Amino acid sequence: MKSPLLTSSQPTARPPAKTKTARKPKVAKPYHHGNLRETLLAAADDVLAAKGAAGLTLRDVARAAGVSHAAPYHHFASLDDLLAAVAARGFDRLSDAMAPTVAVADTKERLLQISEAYVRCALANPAQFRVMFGPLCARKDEFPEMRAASARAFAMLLAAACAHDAKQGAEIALTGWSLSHGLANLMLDGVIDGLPLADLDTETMPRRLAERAIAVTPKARLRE
Amino acid sequence: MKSPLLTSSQPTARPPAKTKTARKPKVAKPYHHGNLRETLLAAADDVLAAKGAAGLTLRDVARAAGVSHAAPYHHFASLDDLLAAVAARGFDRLSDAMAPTVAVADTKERLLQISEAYVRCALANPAQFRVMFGPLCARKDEFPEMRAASARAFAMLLAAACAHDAKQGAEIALTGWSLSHGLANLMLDGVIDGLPLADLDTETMPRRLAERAIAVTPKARLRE
DNA sequence: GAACTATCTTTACAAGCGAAAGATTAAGTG
DNA sequence: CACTTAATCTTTCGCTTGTAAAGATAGTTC
Repeated sequence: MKSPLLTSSQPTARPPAKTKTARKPKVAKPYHHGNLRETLLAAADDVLAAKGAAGLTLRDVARAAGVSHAAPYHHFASLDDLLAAVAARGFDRLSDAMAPTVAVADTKERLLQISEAYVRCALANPAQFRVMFGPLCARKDEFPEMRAASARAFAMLLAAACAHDAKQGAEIALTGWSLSHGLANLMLDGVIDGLPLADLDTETMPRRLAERAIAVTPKARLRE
Repeated sequence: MKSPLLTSSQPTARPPAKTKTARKPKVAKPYHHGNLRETLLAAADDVLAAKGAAGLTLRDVARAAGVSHAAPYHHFASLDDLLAAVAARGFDRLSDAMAPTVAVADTKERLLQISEAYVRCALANPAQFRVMFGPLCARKDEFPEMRAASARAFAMLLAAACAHDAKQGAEIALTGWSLSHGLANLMLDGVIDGLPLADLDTETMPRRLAERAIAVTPKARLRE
């Protein structure tokens, strides 16, 4: 409950039928936590931020939430299931970070800004980003919530690039996504440190590279 | 080819440090394995290919190599240390994959080919690639062997782009690397499946995107 | 109030990592 | 050759983790 993430507007909309009306949080420490699912997700974010993606355990999360180590199983089928929920939130956060760019009229500028937002969001939440694109990605079938969230994020990218031509837009979007994604990963992994690029700081790098890479140039546009 | 490793002490033939006179392989199962380090690394590759990067355990590797679960500790300080060695090999393999491109004279074509090689190498060894850019990256200080290998790989990219201008070359190299790296990751993670890009197959995609992104165009070259 | 159900805790277990100490062999020295 | 030393491998151990199962508690419904 240290994290301000609980302010998220929509209640993650779980389909399992019995959506009970949200109750006011009883004070003290009731046997029934009342809102453990959200608390666990927030605790997971805290643990991630504190100990990194590698050092996260279910028991840590439970401890941080102040419940027994088995309590999470009433809200998540497994540790992976919890991580998938964390990842889904991460994708939603990413979507939120990219959202403001839709208002930008110029296509190229819009794409540049979306790249900046992508990298900025990744660097601001490194551990979460690692979870989002970690081993769980290979098992999207098991975690539809996560799949949907990531699909929404890419749909955003696609929309930003597809203003004119759907097919070429998809290619442009993928180019921008790949570039931003790769740059974010390389930066997170510290691969870039110690390279002869030190003069390019973290803030300006994304735009700098994107300007070089994203060609919504007249040449590209007019010829097809 | 599951693992013919445990059948007998096959010589993967590598006397790295103290070149002890190569001994004739005793049959049966000698108490001293003779070349356990290399066998373990090969076994790790097998396990990675079979069970993925997530489900790899030291004990699995030891089992595949036919030794006790504690034996690896005489060659690697920890599981992470072993993984770092696997990663280092992966970076060397990546360097090897990119090496042939240095002969290409045209700068842009050279960069395109290096991008292709990068993505091809990643897709050919998915689990290894995940290890290379996994959580260990954040702890390069502890694994100098891995750091050196990754530095070699990037030095190659840099050399491919820096033929003319060191500073701009670095930027171009990073652009190409980010693009290839991001694309490889997105492909590996299956994020691209189910997008309106299905007509672009795995083989042609890297070059297609790189052509769009890598601008060693006259405009870029002549103006600075 | 009584039955029901969702939520949380306790207990238990298999598997993993890694340390300690012993066993086995190779290599070096007189 | 006998003896020592160092390297390699095995057994055994303690600790942590994920998760299954069964018991405890509280809110809901009849």
